[in-house]
Amino acid sequence: MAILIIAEKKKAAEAIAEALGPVKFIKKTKSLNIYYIPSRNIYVLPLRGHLLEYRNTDAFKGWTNINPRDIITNPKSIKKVPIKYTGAYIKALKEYAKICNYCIIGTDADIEGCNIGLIDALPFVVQENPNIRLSQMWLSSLQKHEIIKKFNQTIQPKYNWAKTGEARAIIDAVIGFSATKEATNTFRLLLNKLNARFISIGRVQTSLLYLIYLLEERIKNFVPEPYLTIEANLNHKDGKFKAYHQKNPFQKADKALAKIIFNKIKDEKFANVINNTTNLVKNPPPTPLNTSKALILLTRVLKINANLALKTMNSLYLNKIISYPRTDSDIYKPNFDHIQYLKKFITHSQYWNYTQSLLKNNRVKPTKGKKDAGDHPPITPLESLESNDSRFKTNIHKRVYDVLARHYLALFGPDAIESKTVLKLSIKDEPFISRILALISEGYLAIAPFLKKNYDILIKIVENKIPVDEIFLNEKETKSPARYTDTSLLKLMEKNHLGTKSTRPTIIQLLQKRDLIYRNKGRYILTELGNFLIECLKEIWLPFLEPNFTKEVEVQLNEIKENRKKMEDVVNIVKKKFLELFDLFISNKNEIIKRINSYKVKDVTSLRKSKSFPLTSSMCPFCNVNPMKLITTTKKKRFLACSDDNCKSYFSLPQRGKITILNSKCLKCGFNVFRVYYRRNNKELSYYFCPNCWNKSLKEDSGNMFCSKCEEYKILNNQCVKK
DNA sequence: GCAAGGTC
Repeated sequence: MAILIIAEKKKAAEAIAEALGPVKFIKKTKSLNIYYIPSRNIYVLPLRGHLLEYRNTDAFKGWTNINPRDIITNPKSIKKVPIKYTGAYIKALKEYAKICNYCIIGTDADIEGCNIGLIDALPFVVQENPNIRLSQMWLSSLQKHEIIKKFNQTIQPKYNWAKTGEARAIIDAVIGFSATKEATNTFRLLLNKLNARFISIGRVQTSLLYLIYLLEERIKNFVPEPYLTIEANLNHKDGKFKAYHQKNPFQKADKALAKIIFNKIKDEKFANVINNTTNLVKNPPPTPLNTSKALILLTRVLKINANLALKTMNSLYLNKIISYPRTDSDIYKPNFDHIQYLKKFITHSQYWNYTQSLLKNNRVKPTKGKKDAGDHPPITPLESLESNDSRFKTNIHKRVYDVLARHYLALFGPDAIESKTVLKLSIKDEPFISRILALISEGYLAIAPFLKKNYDILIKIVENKIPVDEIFLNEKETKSPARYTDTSLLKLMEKNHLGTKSTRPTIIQLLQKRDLIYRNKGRYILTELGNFLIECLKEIWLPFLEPNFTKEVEVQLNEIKENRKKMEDVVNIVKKKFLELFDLFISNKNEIIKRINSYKVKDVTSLRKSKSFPLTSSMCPFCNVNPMKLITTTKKKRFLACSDDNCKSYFSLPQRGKITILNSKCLKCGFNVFRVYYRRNNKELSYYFCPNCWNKSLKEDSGNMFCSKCEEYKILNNQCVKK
């Protein structure tokens, strides 16, 4: 009889099937293929992550007619139900369960993987075939030899791991559903005024919000301290550089002293060299990228948000341009074939020179990071693409690829060599110091300039005296801490064990969607609502807000994994702890309601940051005075409306796909050209249209007048041009 | 109208 192998995703199923023999595809739906290996009679079934999610049972679905506390105390308050799109997957599980007598769980070798395989998927199999033989494949990579080895050495299913994930899911659902409903009811009056629907509370998001609040508090309470510095600009034949008084910074109390020193030396024309040490220091290439490191790199270098960075990597992966982007590993397996990829870059118009010298010098071993998590290799460019390649759907795709490709090539490069000079000087007996960090040899930095530090120009000092250009006495103030960027938020979350590599970007986005934080010039700021929420909660709910809560949950979960505690016991321990917190909230609820009642909502938009809509650069064709705004409603319907409410003109828009207003204007009517991206069969496609021409064509019933149907003009590089 | 975790 046949064998059924269940994989967590397409990528894994494909690898498993191909390793075990020649594959025949069995098409189930547009997006679901089963991989069949006739020679061994094996079916490999790809899932798409979780099949099930927790929801409130019917009796607990309400918001106002239930007591949210019961969600914690009544075990029947939540149940697992299939996630929307999983119908075809569940159907296939049942179908193949019937014709197989052996089922191998081949989902990812981690907690969620075990949960998906053993608790989401397996029950559907057993339901159809109660006597099916069962085991698990514990894959530490998707390499052929590993798959064959583990296929022949399957293990007993790791139920402990699966239940650890289950406990996590239950705990998060119970906490999230009960607290969200209770908080929403408590804040109802305020929410009504704000035209907002609910306050969401969760183990991860609310902790993160609290951490952002703490920084905001530090900024608010920050008192700038004045201080002084004495600096000298020096003239050297190699270039100008700066020297600093050794006693910098002078505190407020030493202001007089600073002034005395400055007055003593301000007219000096020379600095005497007392000591000059220069060391050459190696700066080694970076280590391979796992998801976390890639997100941190991309958000820093490209100044894009974390969610866009992950989305873009995923899209590049689906288009087979980079390897799987969700990985915890930053070490390549020793047998990873780098040469095949490096060779592809020999002909690249930007990377060829560097790559050729790598191959010429036999530099084909990459650096190593810290961890081989046994999931997927580090993020790797699979193709050498020129910047004008049509496979890049947006500018961001191109830029993300460029950073990832260059970073990959950097792994093989030689060290960069820096020269560190510490120069001790005296200007009329006053001690000065100058540190000069210069780049002597670029090494790997030649391909990855975004990893460069701020280098000074190289200055070779052989003389005993250096001319002084000018000496300054600067009055400065200490600066308040800077708000979080995507990069620092990701690091903060990682440090505090908040979220996972794949959920961190989503959580940041969620807080924005809930109007609790907003992003301004790349930095995150609490909204008035976010601030008010934490102001209320911190008085009575500190133990829940602090990231320590998550850590305690983690410790408990680990007890299940290590087989020291039962899942039910851990769930009950955490529930009990949270129930105490919940009751603390209830007993102090009146304090919050008082605060809400006395809270004057002066300006709704300041409390709940109002959504801003993108504007067209061309004017509304009806009034010819104002641009139009691209409005997306809460129900995800979208249309164009004149930004002047009195004009009341609007255009309808295609409802599907991602829409962008281009800089280009339609040469036929002068309105902006729009671009729409959509997916079909996992491929990203796009089309262009002018809303003015398109709406006219709809009215006249003359078919969809997209730019592709225009007789006179066409779109070239996102611009409308004559044919 | 909720969470957080997978994956597309």
